[in-house]
Amino acid sequence: MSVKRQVLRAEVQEMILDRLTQGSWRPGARLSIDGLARDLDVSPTPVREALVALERSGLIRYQALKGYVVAEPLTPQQIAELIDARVVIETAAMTRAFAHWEELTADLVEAHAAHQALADRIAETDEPPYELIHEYFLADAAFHEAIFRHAGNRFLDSMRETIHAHAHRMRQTWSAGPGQIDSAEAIAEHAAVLARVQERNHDGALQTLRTHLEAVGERSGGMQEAAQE
Amino acid sequence: MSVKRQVLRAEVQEMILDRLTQGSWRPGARLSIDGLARDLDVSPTPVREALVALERSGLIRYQALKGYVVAEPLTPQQIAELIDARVVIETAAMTRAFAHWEELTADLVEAHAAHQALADRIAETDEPPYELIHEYFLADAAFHEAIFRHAGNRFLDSMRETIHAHAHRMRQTWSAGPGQIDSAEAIAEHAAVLARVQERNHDGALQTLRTHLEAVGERSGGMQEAAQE
DNA sequence: GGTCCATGAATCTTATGGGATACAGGATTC
DNA sequence: GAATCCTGTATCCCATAAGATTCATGGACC
Repeated sequence: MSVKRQVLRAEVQEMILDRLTQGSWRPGARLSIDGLARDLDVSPTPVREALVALERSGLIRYQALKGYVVAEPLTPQQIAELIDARVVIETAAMTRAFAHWEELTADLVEAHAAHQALADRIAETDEPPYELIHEYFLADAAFHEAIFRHAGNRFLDSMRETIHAHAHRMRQTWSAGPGQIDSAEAIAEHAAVLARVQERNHDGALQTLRTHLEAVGERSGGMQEAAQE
Repeated sequence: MSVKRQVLRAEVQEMILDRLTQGSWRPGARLSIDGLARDLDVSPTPVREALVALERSGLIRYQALKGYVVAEPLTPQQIAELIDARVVIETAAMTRAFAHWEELTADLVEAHAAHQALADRIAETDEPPYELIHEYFLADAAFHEAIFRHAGNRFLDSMRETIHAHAHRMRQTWSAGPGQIDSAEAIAEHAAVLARVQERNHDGALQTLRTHLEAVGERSGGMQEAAQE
């Protein structure tokens, strides 16, 4: 058992990332280095490093001599491009993951069960707390991650990570809006993908996966419009 | 005309990036924060920020409380995965770029001419200087960049950037080795891609592009073995 | 001879401080 | 009344300093 060797920078980064994904700050809000340092009771140095790292993830923007701000939500155009890019890499990952079909199937079944369980809990709750919603999104993402895990290509996987941060920016739009979480649709679409995988139907799996992603884009666009009103 | 608003961090990052791509440091070499600060005559603070950014690009590795080291060259397995990922995103970009076929063709013709000109200059020189080789690689990369420029998807393009840094690590392997630059093959393969594009032969363009990338991988693998001897 | 531990230099990590910049609000000028 | 200038505050940027960790060296001990 190795000792956890972490530095303050990592903790600070985690902390800020949490607040970003919780939506504690509105898009466009300024992230003051000194302010964050005071708030977290550390010096500005680790904060600066954490912000540089977060900037590269796309969640925040940086302007020289002015500071960092929370990235604006994705425009409909950007959402369309994001979905398009996801279709490209996720279908590619699916194709490669079929080489390890047994393990893929097992993992997807497990991930889908966890996803469904969380969806059920949310459906039973009138006003689901943030923690639950956060867990739900993680479970949703885990289903897609499983595909990449068996694709055996670390570069495709790193692209998935890049996409992941932006996918959050997409979700944030509708969390703010009046719309409900799309758990019913997402579960149904994941189930369809899983069914094709279990049948070892490669082309069908690609097709249902593509359909699912495009539906996510559609829903997101719709919710965004609703949120704007 | 706006004044150039840059900060030291950006300059430092550029400086270190230059040295990394020039191969001034061997893979595994330690990048001492204090040492770099002394060397560049700045304080450690901007150096730290630059290194965080470079770490996210994959060119250097970081270990808490130990420091940064130049990333090891890619293993044959990693090269294979890199090529595979490039095939995925570059063919996808090519398909999308065909929607703006006229502009794509014009840009590719221009990029290819520049690439060829540099290849000719290298062929005429007995021992091409680093600067020339660097320019050659940039011209080579510009050909591929042109495809993404017209694909109209910023996320695919950001994936290309991610790949770009690693592609450099791949090249570094053979620059160190005894092998010659593969300019003849690269030019011929690019020409084949360009020809299919000019014919507006979509499937042919994808096929020649895929063939080109796989050939790059083959040559890189071979050169790596040669360099190891 | 091998192992263990103390020691110190080099380095990383974080904190603190001073100079510079951006921005908002009010005064001044035309 | 509008544009310009000035000024104060908050903040950023970087340098310097102090504490913590790593690693290599060398001597003591078994």
